Amino acid sequence: MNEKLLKPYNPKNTEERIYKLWEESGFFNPDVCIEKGITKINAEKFSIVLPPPNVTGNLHTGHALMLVIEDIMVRHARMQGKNTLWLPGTDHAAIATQSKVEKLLEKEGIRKNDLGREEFLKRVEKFAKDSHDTIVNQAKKMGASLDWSREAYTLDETRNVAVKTAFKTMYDDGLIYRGHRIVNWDPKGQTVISDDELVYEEKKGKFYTFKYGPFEIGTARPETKFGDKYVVMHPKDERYKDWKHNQKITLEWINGPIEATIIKDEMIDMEFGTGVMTITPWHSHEDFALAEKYKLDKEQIIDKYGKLLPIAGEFAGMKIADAKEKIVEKLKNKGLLISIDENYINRVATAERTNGIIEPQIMLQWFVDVNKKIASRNNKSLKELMLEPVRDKKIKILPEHFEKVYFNWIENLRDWCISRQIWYGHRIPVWYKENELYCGLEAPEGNGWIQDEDTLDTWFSSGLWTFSTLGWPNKTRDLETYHPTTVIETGHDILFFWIARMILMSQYLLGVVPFENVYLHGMVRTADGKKMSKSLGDKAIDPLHIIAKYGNDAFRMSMIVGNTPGNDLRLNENDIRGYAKFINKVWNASRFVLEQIKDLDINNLQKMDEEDGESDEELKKLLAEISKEMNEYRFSIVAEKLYHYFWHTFADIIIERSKKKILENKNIDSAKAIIFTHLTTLLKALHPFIPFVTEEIWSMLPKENNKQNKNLLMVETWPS
RNA sequence: GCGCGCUUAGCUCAGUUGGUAGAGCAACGCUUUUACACAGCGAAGGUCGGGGGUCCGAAUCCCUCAGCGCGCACCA
Repeated sequence: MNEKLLKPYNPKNTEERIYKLWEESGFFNPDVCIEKGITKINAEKFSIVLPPPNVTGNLHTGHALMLVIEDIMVRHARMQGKNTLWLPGTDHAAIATQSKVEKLLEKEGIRKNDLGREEFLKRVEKFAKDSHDTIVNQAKKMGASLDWSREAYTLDETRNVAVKTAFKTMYDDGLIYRGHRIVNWDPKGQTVISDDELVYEEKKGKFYTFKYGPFEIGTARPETKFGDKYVVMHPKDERYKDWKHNQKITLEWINGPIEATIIKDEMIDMEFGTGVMTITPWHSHEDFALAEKYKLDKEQIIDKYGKLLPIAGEFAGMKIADAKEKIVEKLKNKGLLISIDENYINRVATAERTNGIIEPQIMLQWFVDVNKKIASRNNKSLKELMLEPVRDKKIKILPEHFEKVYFNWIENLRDWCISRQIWYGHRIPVWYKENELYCGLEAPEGNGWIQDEDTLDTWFSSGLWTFSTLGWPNKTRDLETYHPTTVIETGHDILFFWIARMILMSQYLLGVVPFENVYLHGMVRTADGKKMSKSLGDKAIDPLHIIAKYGNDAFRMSMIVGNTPGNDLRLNENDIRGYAKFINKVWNASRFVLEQIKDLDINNLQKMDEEDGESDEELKKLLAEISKEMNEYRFSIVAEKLYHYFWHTFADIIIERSKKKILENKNIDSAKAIIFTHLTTLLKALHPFIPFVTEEIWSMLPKENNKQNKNLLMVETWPS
């Protein structure tokens, strides 16, 4: 008997060796599978791009879940004989990576401006390269059967060409424009960010009521009130019916008398406060919208470092946090303070990556127009192009209810601000010379052209991912073969950030959907339900630690059984331990079978007796069921059914029965035939779920004469 | 405020055309008869959040209430 079988299954000694076998076989690459006759040249395609992990550090349990679900899909497809591509890559993650490196440099007492753009970028690239190497190693340890020969990076040369081409195409179509709009300015990160990158935090603060001429106005932000010269009320508010729209009044304000104009608009909530407010169009999205509507003046009060401008008079140059109380004090001394509510709960917008408190500002930035009709796309807008394929089921989202969430987001979508004032990322392909502007792939001829300093939102390049990875804008064979991709699998938290942007880009640039199916997994949580975030520190579960302890296959089972799309998963070490027992069960049952069939002529199996024949039929029925369920992405059910069948039918009933027959020397041929065929079939069916242990056992099985070229289980035919 | 989801055995969760409730883990009892003590076998445990409705029949469909969670918007 094989020596390995004398001991319990040892994942630690097995997994690395097996992964190497797979990798060296070349079968992760679909071209090799075709070349070696594993896959037919005209086989149906199955393609999936890996959601590229950010090069900001390690892979976490969320990545592990993603890798496992996708690996199951891919191994299953490959075993079905499909032309199967799983394409890996990493994401430069612009602002996330830059701010991480900035923090690291801070610890050394270095600031990025001291280094300059060139030198700082070198540091970031070094960090990104190290992170990349770690990520690739971890993905391999997790058993992912990715085609490493096609690996891509969102910021490499090929992808840069794709980004520039996309930008230029959109610019030429008038979909990308530069304009003064109100944006979310992050004073800490010194960059603009998109609406989706905001995180709202509830903070207890003060709510002030001031006397504003004949009115009382409320505010949580007295420091912005210097320029407020419009006072707004509802046209139907009886309390203020004597005041007319556009009526001017003179009143005493922070730095002396001002003239204010009355605006009547229905945006006002009559129930809130006194039903009267003043507006600050430069520093509020809603006030900006109102100012646009009535063509009102807009004045900047706060600069991009969070300091007050000369309009603040004696407070100019002060940081807003410091000035606040002093301004209130002054208003109080002037008799204009009416009351302070100390228990006001304010929702403060902060930047996802830097935690900086967002200050809306009017700035000159680049935007994608989501409402403009596009001539080359049947006069549809980007919004419509995003909406249609989901509505028409050309893209199916799993679980289905996320479709409603998606529609809801699109309805509320505003123009997408794509320029960022950071250094790490794709530079905007626009050059300026005096009053001229040039957009192109390369700098224009002639002297004096200066490229735009800004870089693009990281999601601009990730939006191209399904086809930039396949070589677009070149008309490559890969692009033709594998696009649209079959399925995208990712966490539901990036439905808007990423899924929506991919649909936008592919629909607009290629005129097709980027993928046919969207599988959204839930968030991975700790056993007590906490979010597995970085703030947990050491308490967060490290997937590699778990793998070292229980083996990859057990870890995979624990993430699949009982986990359905869209629902959060609580990782519980007890469960993993339980599945490690199952892996051992598979190992031990296989040991028994291997020992019994040593003298069996597997090329000439004898007919089974009646009860074994029935078991054979039962297995066929199970296979038919799970084949259907696999195609419906119901991995939890399939894994559970296989687990049960293996344990409670194959091991408990069929193997036990065979022992009796062998011992009593009755129908031995049938007994050996059934345990052999059952084991080989079950190993194939289980392989996508628990690839390592099944491959290891497979290597010890006798091979049929006519299957010399298929020595790896990973390219055997999925039983159905 | 608008929308979505969840509530099933002590814990974590499955349960897709509505047909007498399932798993893992934990806990309990018995068993070392060799593939497996990283085990086997057995028993126990639930009026499927509350209420109402449709149906011969509802965890599953409809209405309603409650608790929890999430998304979006508003917050002067």
